Amino acid sequence: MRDSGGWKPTAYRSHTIGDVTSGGADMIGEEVTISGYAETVRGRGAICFLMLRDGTGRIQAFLKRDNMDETVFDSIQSATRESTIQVTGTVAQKRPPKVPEGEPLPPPEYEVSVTSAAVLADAATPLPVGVTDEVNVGLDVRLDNRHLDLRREHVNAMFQLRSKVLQYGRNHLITEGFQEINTPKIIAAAAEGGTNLFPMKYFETDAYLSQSPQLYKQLAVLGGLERVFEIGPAFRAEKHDTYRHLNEFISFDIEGAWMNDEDVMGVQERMIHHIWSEVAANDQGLIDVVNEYRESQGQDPVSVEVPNIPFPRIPYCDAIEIVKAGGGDIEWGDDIESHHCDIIAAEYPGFHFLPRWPMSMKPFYIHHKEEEKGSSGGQLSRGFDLNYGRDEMTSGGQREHRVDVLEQNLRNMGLEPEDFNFYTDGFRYGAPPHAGWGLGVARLLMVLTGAGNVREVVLFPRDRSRVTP
RNA sequence: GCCCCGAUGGUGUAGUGGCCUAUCAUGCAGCCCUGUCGAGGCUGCGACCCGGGUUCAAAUCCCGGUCGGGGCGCCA
Repeated sequence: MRDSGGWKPTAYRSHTIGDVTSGGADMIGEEVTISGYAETVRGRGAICFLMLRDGTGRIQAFLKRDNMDETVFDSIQSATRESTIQVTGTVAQKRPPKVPEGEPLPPPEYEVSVTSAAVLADAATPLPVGVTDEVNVGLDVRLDNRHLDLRREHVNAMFQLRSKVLQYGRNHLITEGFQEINTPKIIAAAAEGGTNLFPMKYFETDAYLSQSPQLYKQLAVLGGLERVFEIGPAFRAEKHDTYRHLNEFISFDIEGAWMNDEDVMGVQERMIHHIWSEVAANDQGLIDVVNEYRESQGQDPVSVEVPNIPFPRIPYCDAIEIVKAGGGDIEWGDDIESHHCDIIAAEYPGFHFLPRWPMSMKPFYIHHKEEEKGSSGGQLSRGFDLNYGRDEMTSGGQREHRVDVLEQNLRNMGLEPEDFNFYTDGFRYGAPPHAGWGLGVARLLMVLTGAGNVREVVLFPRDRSRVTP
C-alpha cells in the first residue's frame, strides 16, 4: 500500500484509507469521507461490515440500519465485491477480535462508523479474476484482465517497485551529470541491422518502429550534450516466446562523452548499487507484500541484498574457459548461450560483467583497439554485457568514434555506409570518444522482485501473440 | 524459424476406455446466524476447446484445426 502523507483531499474523499488506519488514534470522533473498492461485504441483518480498500490501505466500515437511510443501507449491503463505494462517518476504535485463550490482543485498529454512503459504480459478477480469492490464476487470464489483476496487492506492489527503480536510477544518473533526452521512435531505415523491425507507413513513406535509441543518443553526445540518458520504448519484430523477451520493452539507455567501456560499467554498477540501497532503505514494505504472496505460493522469499561493487569482470576469453571447464561445448568465437551462462552463473551468481567480446559478434558501432586480440588471434572489441545469473541485463560498450573505421565496420558487416549518412555525418566534424549501454528495465525488475516472467512486471506486455489490452 | 507439452464450471483443479446424470476449492445466488474479522452454517447454480475418426461404450485413444504453456535460437 502506498504512503499517502502529503496527498490533498479530493472531490471524493476527505482522507485516504491509509490516513485513517495510520492516524486513527488521533482521529477518533472525527468525520471522514473515504472511497474505495468493496473487498468484502458481510452481514445480512441489521448490521453490515464493509471492508473498503483504496491504494493506500484497507479499513472496515461499520453500518447499522438504525443509523442511516434504509435504502442506502440496503444498497451497500447488497453491493457486489469490487464495487466502488464512498462512505461518510466517524472514526472509531474497532472492537478487538476474539483471540484464543492466552494469546495477546492485536494492536488497536480503527474503523469508520458510517452515517451515509453511496455505491459509485457496481462491479459485475462473477469477477473474471479474483482479487482476494485463494486460487491461482494463469498469467494469460490475468493479462486479459490486467485492470483487475492490478488490484491484487502483490501485483500492485511490483508496479510500485518498478516506479521506484526508475526513480532511483534516474536520480543517480542525474547526480552523475546525465541529462534526460528523448529520441524518435519512428525511424526511416534499418537503425542497426540485426533484428527485425516493425514496418509502418509514415504518410506516404515507408518507416519503422525504433529498435533502440542507440544511434540517436550517440548523435546527442556528438552534439555536445556530454552525458545523456533515455528511458523509452524499443520495438523488435522477433518471433521469440520466452520468459524474458517482449516485442515492445522499456530500455534504460545512457551514453557519455570522453568515456570508455570501463567508465560506463562503473556508472552502471554505481547506479544498480544505488537502486538496491534505496529500495532496501525505503521500500522493504513492498518487498514484504511480494514475499507474503510468494510464501502463499510455496516460493522462497526474495531479499534485497545490496550487491558489492565493483561487480566481477569476466572477460569473454575467460568466460569461454570457465564454460569449457564446466563441461560446456564452446569455442572462441561462439556466442555464450543461456545454458553456458548457467555454468558461469554457478561461479558468479549475482551481477557480473562480461567485457571484451570478439569484434565479429558486436555491432558496427562498437569500438576496438587493433592490438587487442583474443587467445586464438581474433580481434577483440570494447563491447560488454551485464548478466545476472543466466540472464542478460545489459549490452554496452565503448563506441567507435573514428569515422573511417566506422564505415569499414559497416562494409565488413555487409551494410552500405551511404545508408547511414544521417549517423556517420555526425562523426565527420570532430567526435569525442564515448561509451554507453542499454539496460532492460523489466529484466532488472525480475531480479529485484523474483518475478519469473517479464510479463509480470510490464503493465500491458506486447508479445508474439498479444496486442491487447 | 525449430523442438516438446497442454486445453474440464467465472477462476484454479481431480480424472489414465464403462464406477462420470464428472471431484475438490474458490466464486456466484439465496436462506440462517453474527460487532463480524481468513467469520460460520445450510441449500442451490455453473464445465469436458472445435471438427472428424476408432469402439458396444470416449473428458479419457487416433487425426486435423484453434488457442495456450515451456525450451532453443536471437536479444534487453
